[in-house]
Amino acid sequence: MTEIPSKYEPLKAESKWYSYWMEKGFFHSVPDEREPYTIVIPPPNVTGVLHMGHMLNNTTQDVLIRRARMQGYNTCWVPGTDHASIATEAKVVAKLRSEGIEKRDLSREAFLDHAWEWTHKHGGIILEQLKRLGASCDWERTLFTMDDKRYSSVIKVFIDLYNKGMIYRGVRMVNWDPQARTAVSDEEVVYTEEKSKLYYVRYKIVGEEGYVMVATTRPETILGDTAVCANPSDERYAAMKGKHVIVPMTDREVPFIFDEYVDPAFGTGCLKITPAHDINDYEIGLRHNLATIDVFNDDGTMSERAGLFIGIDRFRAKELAEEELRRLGALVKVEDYINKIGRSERTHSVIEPKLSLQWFLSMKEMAKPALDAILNDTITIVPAKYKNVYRHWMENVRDWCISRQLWWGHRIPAYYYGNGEFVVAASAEEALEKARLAGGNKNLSLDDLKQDEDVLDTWFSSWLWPIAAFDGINKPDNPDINYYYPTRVLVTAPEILFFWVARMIMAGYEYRGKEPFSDVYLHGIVRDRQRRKMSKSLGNSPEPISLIEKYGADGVRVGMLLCAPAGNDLLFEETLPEQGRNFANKIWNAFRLIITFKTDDNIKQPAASEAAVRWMDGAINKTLADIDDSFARYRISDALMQAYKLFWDDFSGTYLEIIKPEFGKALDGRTHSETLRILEMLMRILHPFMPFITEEIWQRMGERTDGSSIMNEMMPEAGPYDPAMLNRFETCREIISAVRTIRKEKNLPLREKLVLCAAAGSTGNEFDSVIIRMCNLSEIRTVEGKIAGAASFRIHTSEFFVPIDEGIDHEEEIKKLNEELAYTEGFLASVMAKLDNEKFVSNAPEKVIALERKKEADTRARIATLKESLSHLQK
RNA sequence: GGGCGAUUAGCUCAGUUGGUUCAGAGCACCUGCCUUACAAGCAGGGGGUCGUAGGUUCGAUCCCUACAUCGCCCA
Repeated sequence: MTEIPSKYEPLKAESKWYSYWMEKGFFHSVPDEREPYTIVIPPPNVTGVLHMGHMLNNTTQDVLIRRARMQGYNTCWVPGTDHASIATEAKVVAKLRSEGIEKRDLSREAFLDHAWEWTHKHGGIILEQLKRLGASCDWERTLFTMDDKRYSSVIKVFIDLYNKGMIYRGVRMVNWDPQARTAVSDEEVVYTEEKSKLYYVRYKIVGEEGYVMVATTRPETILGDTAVCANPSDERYAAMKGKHVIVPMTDREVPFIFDEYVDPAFGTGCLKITPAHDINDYEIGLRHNLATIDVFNDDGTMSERAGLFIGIDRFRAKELAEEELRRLGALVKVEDYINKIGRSERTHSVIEPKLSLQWFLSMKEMAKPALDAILNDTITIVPAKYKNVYRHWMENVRDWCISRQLWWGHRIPAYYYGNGEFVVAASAEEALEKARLAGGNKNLSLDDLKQDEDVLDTWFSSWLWPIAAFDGINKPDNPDINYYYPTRVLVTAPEILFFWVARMIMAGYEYRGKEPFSDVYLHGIVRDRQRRKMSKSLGNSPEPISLIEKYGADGVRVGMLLCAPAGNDLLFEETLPEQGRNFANKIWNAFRLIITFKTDDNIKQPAASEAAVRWMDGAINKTLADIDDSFARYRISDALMQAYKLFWDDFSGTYLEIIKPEFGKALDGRTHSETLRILEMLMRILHPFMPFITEEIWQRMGERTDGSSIMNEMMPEAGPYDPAMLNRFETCREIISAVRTIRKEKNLPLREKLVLCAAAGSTGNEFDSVIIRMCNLSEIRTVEGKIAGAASFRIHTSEFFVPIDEGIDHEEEIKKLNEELAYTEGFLASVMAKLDNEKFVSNAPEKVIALERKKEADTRARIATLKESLSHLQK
């Protein structure tokens, strides 16, 4: 006993058992005859560090994987990292800048060398951190989205889709990030409401004295105006038909046009049209055949074509434009205005809608099977509310801009020769052959080819993840892909439902003809107490590794899961891992108690212990059924809470208290072995949630052979149980609780033995011995009628008495009984209101009426008992 | 602006195909205990007219309508 500390110390056990599991290769999977259970990790950014979102995400996956492993599945959890094109490139650019090196001064090759160096230096840290959490990933299968197999998979898919005519190149309005100097997808733009100004500017009408007034938030783009527009139904502007106006600051004449798009109620009802810099204007421009004038450079400065403020940054240009308009007398007024500003998710720079030549993947056709899979439940989304959200997105899906003006990523395999003509091929050599054929120029050499400078969107590699993880693109018929695909469940955050989940489903159908996973489990976002998203800049995110060091990995896992109902955000605070740690400590001390029992095989098993074992087995079976149900619905926090209560309340709080021998005495052998059996079973139930402490205890519980581990034991299966028996025990618990209350109220010390009196039939089952044991009774006496000078309580329809030496306070007892009587009579009145209602009696189902009649009878009996007791006391 | 969802105890959430003694849990809170596994503990306790107003029904926290508030997604 002295060598086992009273507080569980997690750190030592954690490193010990994790190394043991690794050394024995328990996480590794190879195809065999068992049913597979596969999960591919949502790959974290290769140079990222673990944050609370990863903790939640990976704890969840580990719980599912460990449970499945214990259920006999061949489990395979594939880890890996994502090259995170924009994020990583931005970090490398910043790092180089801090060393005085600008990206534009480097060649592509030199820059990529730096990027790889950075990746090798910082890459994989996050995976090491996951090991601290206990993640049972198959580390022998660790992947990277830019490793050779994944790289070639991406290129192969690009070529294939291009050949199928689904990838095309075109000029489109894209979201331009002037800081990263790249296009970003619609999904990477975050809109927030920001304060801005609305400028009222007048445009002179050509050939007349008058003006039209336009309201705009962007005076600097006036330089790119190619029309002014009003709604055709707006009579205020009917006279403008066929006229032209002069754009201020330039002397350009542009037409006044009419389009339904314009909202007459907004501003002056008159809109300036800048097709190069607004998506709606662009579409109006297409309808009316307007010219486009791009007034910005790629870095957000004003371009030559602006004609004014050339080379000046767009924000400064806005100020200058305001001044200039004022000077020209064209600025009529300026109002404060709140509008939605789109910013780049990565750089937070204000997105500029910009026309540019990009690569696109057409989505319509791919979206169809992906939508059907969700609608017909081939793939189940949990929580189901996202089904609608998904459908809405898929029905309105737009083509995916897949090119990025970056270097870090999969370079687009298009090779240009001559005048903008190009071929798409896996290598330069192959491209040369194709180009010679296509161009009819046999003398073309490698030097004449120029590969596209752009790389592909990061998601263009991660959408292949469940297939590429098993090399199913390069070798579509290899044993791994055939065995592990489709995977079982994808665990991720709802914010990447479209970015990633939807596209994986599309790729799954396109390249395997099958869904990539059967379930999608979307967990919440980790926030702080004030519901703010956890972020580095806010400094409100705890450091996961220090949390593990403080509370233990098991404690942190429990803390994460406890507050994580599916689909709801979790409000994290440190009391949660603290609760987890406390639970681990509780388990530890229960174990400590059990192994320090002295046992004596000659002692006969007490009746209370025998009853306790029977009840505990029933309680376990019931809880196992509940846990199964919770897991089936991905109610993981519920499953954990069920196991938590089973261990803490039922096993520690109740069972152990019943079987615990009196001080100094030994435990009978039978109860001892039953208790060990039960503890072992509980460890297996808890193992998926708390892998370390359960392994530590399991290993200490008996002789274990080298190579044995609780993680490879079978999860107990829910067996039959007798609900009536469990109910009898609940009554027994209520009686115990009531007697304890009397002890407390009457100040009766625990050591003093009491007598419990009850009418025949009120007790007398297998749990009497438990009541005697837990209440420290000398006996349960069967009596008839009332007992004078006794404290009383009522459970269901039975009345119980505890005689007290010095008698009881009559007045107080009368008061209590009167309160109880008033409440009970009130209840009877509500029952009678129903039963006296003819319509209720004639309409309600028989079952319900029978129940109400039983309520009535029981309540009347109880009232009679209370009244009798009162008259007894008042004598 | 369009769509989706939510509103139940101080906090975070369960719940009911509308009827089991008039709503449960965890945490927090209050009271009493250093009782020989555990004070990271034990025993006991308080706390909700289920967002508001109508409607359907014998009966509504649950179904319908409107309103209010909040959140998410899309434009």
